[in-house]
Amino acid sequence: MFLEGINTILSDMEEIGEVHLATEGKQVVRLLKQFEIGLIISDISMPKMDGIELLTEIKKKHSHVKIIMLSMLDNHRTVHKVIQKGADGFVPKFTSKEELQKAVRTVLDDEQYFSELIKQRYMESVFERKKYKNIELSPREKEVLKLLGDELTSKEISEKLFISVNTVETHRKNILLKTGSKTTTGAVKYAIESGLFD
Amino acid sequence: MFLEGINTILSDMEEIGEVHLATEGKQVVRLLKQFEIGLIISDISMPKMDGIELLTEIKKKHSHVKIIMLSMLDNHRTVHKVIQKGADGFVPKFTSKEELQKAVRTVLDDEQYFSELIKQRYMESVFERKKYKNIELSPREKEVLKLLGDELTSKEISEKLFISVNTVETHRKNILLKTGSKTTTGAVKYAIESGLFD
DNA sequence: GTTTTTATCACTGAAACTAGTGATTTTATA
DNA sequence: TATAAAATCACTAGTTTCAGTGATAAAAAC
Repeated sequence: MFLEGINTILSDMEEIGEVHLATEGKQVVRLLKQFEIGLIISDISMPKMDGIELLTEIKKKHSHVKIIMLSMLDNHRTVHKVIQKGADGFVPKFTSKEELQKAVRTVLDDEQYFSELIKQRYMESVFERKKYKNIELSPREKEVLKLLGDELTSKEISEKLFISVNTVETHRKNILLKTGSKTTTGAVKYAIESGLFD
Repeated sequence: MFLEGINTILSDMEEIGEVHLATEGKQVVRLLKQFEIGLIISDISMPKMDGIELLTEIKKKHSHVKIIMLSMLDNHRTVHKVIQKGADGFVPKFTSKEELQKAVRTVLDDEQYFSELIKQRYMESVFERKKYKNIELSPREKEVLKLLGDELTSKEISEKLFISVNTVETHRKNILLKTGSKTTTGAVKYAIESGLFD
């Protein structure tokens, strides 16, 4: 249904030749081998191989192929990641026909196209990052996060640190807030990737 | 109470001079500066700075100081870590007076002392590691683990992958088993550190 | 062509985590 | 010394994870 919508929009454009549709990331990879493909428009969430993976794959093995990402405006870390991985365009999933066409034309013109909303998100992201990068986690929070990474539960941490479970939970909550994560796992991942554990 | 027990055991030994007691890792570091210390007997779990941290610190900045670790026989990854970090001895927390004394003598004699139980654990660890290192995670499990790392819940993953939540949970369970982790966080950490996500 | 692995599904109960709100006490810092 | 940041604690309610058990079908390996 959604794919068909895009198909229609693209078929309206003169500069577009053949259009191939795929529902999975792996399918796209297959199509890349079969056909001479110049531009890919991909959703971020797909089964088998998600958009980020596909993006990574493309930029690694088919660097000449352009790619425009579509997504819900989920979290700012995703936006950051997509931009860093070198997407050529980034547009919200439910944008206007006009904007999508504009994005396609711009990208085919060898320029990047990021929707205003996305840019806004990115600025927020950068802003927040700076905000939190500077404030960073407090010593105690780092301590707790490290223990969380060592697979301790809040209860165990509270016993180890001689503080109340409630306090640990508060720290955890603040850690999630500061790192922009939804789960402890995400926070620990963030900590590893940003070298917090070194 | 526990410290006193150790104190008594050590005081019984002729080759032991002065004994200092500490309840926190940081305290040990302080003692190291104040006194001429030759051997440390440390529990793995301590407040402020845990045994592993202390061990790391010692082997980095005071490499001539011997260190014997005490621990419950928790998980095999801990054992592995302690041995890798270069502890001179490793004895279960509730061992006999005789064994502790033997450990101390051996270590003071410039040899390593690992309790039989610990060795057994280590063999298991190596064995399991090999077993799982080779088998590694299945493609599907890797996929699930990656999504887990992206902060998705089992329910979300099941929707994304078009499979039942139960299946996702089974995968998660097997992932924990194979990686030897207790929590998803631990498994993701393991994955990052062993380059599984690259 | 069996055996093993992989992927799939189900159910339960306990433990742990997440989210939201509110508040007090230290400890830094401007 | 005000002001701000850090650390502490509490309570509720809903969601998710974890652990244990058991099972089937398809795919891969030997």
